[in-house]
Amino acid sequence: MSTETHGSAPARPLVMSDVAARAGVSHQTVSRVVNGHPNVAPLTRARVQRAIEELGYRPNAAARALVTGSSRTIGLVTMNVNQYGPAQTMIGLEQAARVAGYSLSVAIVEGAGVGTIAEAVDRFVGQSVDAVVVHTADLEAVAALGALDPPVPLVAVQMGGEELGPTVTVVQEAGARLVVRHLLALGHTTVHHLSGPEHSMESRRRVEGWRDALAEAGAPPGELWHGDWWPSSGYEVGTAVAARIRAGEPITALFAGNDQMALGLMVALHEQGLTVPGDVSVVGFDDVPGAPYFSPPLTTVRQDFAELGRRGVQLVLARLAGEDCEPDQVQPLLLVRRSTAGPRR
Amino acid sequence: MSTETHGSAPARPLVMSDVAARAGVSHQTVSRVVNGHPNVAPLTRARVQRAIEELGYRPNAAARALVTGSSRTIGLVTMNVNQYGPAQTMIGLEQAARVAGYSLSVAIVEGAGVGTIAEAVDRFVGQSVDAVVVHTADLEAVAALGALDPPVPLVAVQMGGEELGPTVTVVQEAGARLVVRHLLALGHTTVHHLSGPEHSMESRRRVEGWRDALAEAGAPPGELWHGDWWPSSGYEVGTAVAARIRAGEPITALFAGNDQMALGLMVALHEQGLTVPGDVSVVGFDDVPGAPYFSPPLTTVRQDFAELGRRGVQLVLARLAGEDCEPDQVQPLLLVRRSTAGPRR
DNA sequence: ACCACTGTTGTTAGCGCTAACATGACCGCC
DNA sequence: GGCGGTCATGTTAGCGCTAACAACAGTGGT
Repeated sequence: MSTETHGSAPARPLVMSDVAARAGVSHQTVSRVVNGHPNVAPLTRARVQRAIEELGYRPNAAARALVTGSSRTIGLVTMNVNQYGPAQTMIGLEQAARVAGYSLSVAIVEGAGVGTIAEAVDRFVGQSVDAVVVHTADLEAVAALGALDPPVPLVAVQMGGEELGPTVTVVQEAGARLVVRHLLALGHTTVHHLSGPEHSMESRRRVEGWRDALAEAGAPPGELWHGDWWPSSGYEVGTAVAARIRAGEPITALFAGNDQMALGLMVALHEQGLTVPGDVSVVGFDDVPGAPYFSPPLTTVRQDFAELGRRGVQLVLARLAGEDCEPDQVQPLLLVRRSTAGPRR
Repeated sequence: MSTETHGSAPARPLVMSDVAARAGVSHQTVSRVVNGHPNVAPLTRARVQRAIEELGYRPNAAARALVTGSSRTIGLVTMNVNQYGPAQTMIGLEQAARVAGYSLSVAIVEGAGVGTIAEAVDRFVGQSVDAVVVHTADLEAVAALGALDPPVPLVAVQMGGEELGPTVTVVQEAGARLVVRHLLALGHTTVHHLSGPEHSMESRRRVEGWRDALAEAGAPPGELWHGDWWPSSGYEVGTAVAARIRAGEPITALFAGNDQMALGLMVALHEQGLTVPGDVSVVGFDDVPGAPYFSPPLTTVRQDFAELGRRGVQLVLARLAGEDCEPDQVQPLLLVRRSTAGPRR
């Protein structure tokens, strides 16, 4: 009747020898069929496959892992998954892993404590994962990764940062440069920057790109603030900046470290009676799904987070295959929308 | 030198007998210490523990899983984790699982295809997870869950929906009721609703709550549209609605199925020259981190997603302990901000 | 007809661990 | 002093699977 269980009792320990008995072969032949070994007679293979289906047999992963030494699982250590970028990266990772026949075990750590990450990696090692991917933007965390040296491949998927060891990176500097050039080309004298937390490599790299692009263009250095990625920090800075603009300071271009902060920034600016981009141009970073619907639609830098995840898995597979693998990079893309314009003369 | 490896070679297969040899006991005694069995002499225990630390021994999870039949892993089938709610729920789940000594294996399915979910559950069963948690808002998906009958406990964590089997639910109707009452109390004649996708139970329940609350209050039924959760669908509806308002239709209160759609809605309204809440009040659902910084700050319903996840794990643990467990519910909370006001007379 | 070879199957051992039982040591008590 | 009882430990078996080897076809070349 049911498609699941042609045989008898469904939910009882069903092992390889049961299938073997039914197909009239040895358990080893069943193993060969299950694992797709070449040297099995087509007829036998068919018979075994039928027995497997009829019985609804599923190989025991633990037993297999024990004898092969591989659990076909990748451990992911991540954080801030309630933010768009990290979540999207995780999706990319999970899908690539699944396609490659691996399952994904996830540890979501809070804060970026080095110890916390080490602990999570350690748990994964205990779980016999085949590899660990650490997704972080934290400077210290990445630095500490080198010292970890777990018995399995460890690859870092990060938002900017040094390229020590196997690493996939979004080239943050390039994104920041894109922003500065765009704003300068519009006629702004300089660009000020509301960065993310100081210990975030991601922020730091963007700061570097921003500063360098400004210097290259011969523009005077802009002012730098630090936020915490959330809209509230953008709001605070925006309120302060608005006051200064109304007091006559020539601040016309603001580059926020992510879209959320840009949002807070713009709201504060509006509340203080300033218009975007009329009085001041604002640029974000990330291209979250809501960005085109901010008021005004936000000019921002798109990062392909999912691609980052996919490349992470590629790197893992390469390491697992014993290949040497070079650090990999993903390029960001500037999306010009309506929050930027030339400065009011 | 290193804190990790006092002994010799670090990254080689280190097994229980190695520890046993070093401590001068049998491997079984080591097993007893590792698993915290009571009947071990304190002195022996200490000796074994020291040996474990010196060697940096970690028990092999696969071997343990093979013999105990439990992998101490929970499988999570989820979707849309790039949205705030599902991501937050996952965080709650992961942390509760970790605290309980379980690790979390994640499958992120696309769309809500019943087959896709069944497949994911199946993969988890093959991985010998101890239990599966399915987090979905899809109607068909949940309906199909009952037919799945995997050999391990399966609990649903959902956003509204029937309470068949072990389930944790956010009471969506209650949230919608809160919204309608608030708007009606402000003096609006009726409330219109931009719901999520039709097959989403979450949406459906909110629709029910909205409709019931309206009926209870004797208000005329409002109009109903369906969006896809993203700002763009709110924007489209907003544009159409704005035109009708300007044509004289008395639409004054809009309830969006989530904050993102509310955002799109408000942007469209503004673009068409209408003010929120001056011309029309808008309410969202979820309380995403950016909501207080929308323009205007959004009145919305907070759902405690993380709590949902935590309860999900509780339910799993109860099932695993063989306890009977009743469906559990989490109550939502209305946050009144600045996107709602009385109608313009 | 024989041999070397390839292809198919079965047999055996063992992955690292825990559960169950077996063994002693030691205790107090009649 | 011997006897049931508890505790601390060791011994044995086996979880379900795969790898290595053994065994036996069949095949074609000489």
